[in-house]
Amino acid sequence: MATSLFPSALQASTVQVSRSRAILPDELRAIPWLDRLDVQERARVVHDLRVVLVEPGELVCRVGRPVTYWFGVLDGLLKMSNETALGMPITFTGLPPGGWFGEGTVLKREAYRYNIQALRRSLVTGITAGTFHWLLDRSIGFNRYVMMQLNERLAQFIGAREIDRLSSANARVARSLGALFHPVLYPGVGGLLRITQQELGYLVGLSRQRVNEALRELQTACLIHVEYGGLRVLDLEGLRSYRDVEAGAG
DNA sequence: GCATTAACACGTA
DNA sequence: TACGTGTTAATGC
Repeated sequence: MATSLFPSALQASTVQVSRSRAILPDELRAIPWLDRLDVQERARVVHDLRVVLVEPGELVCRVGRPVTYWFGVLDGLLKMSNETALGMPITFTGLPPGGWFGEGTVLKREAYRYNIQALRRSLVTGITAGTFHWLLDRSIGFNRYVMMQLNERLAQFIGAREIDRLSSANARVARSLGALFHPVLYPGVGGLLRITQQELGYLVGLSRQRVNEALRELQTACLIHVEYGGLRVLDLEGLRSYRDVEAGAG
């Protein structure tokens, strides 16, 4: 069934490098750090970049596998997650267009510590660990980008710890949307976040129906505008600081 | 009480 | 037609 769900990564296949192709000139525009490089660096990167089309449910990288690439999202939506010993999935973050991930693992030359799974058909690109380190050794602009990325990611994950403590489902949806709309980490998102309520459910860990209820609540609060197949953020700060109205004191 | 699954009608791409 | 949304009913912790 096309409607079958994929909460578990157990039966999911992993994307093979052999399926990749060279990057197209048009697609280079979706890479936010490219204009920080000089001509020579840019030439090497463009030659090194591989692109692969990932189907929903497929894994881009899997826990425990050795590092091969530093990945970026050209189009689509990915989910960074892990599984507990009991098989319960824990989502760390969503990765919309413009998002890059795996730099921490590439830096330490370790094995991946999380799964990256496609929530919908997505276009993923990446450079080899070798080129990543080569850039790190010579480009100040690239170093700045990576530093910014690590810094923003740290802030995002600190925020995520707070989200976990919030009991309200509405608040979790609000904060997750706030994180997904991050203009620095995910410049490719723009004003409209293309995400279905089902996808958001996988991300936040709620049913589609509950997400639907939360979105309508957030719309009523004038924080977002719900559209077909996506939503528009009206008040980013409002989402980030969203709290439920306490139900009666005393 | 709150969230989940299942099921359905309806609108949109 | 296939997919996404909005809604309701039954069920579970």
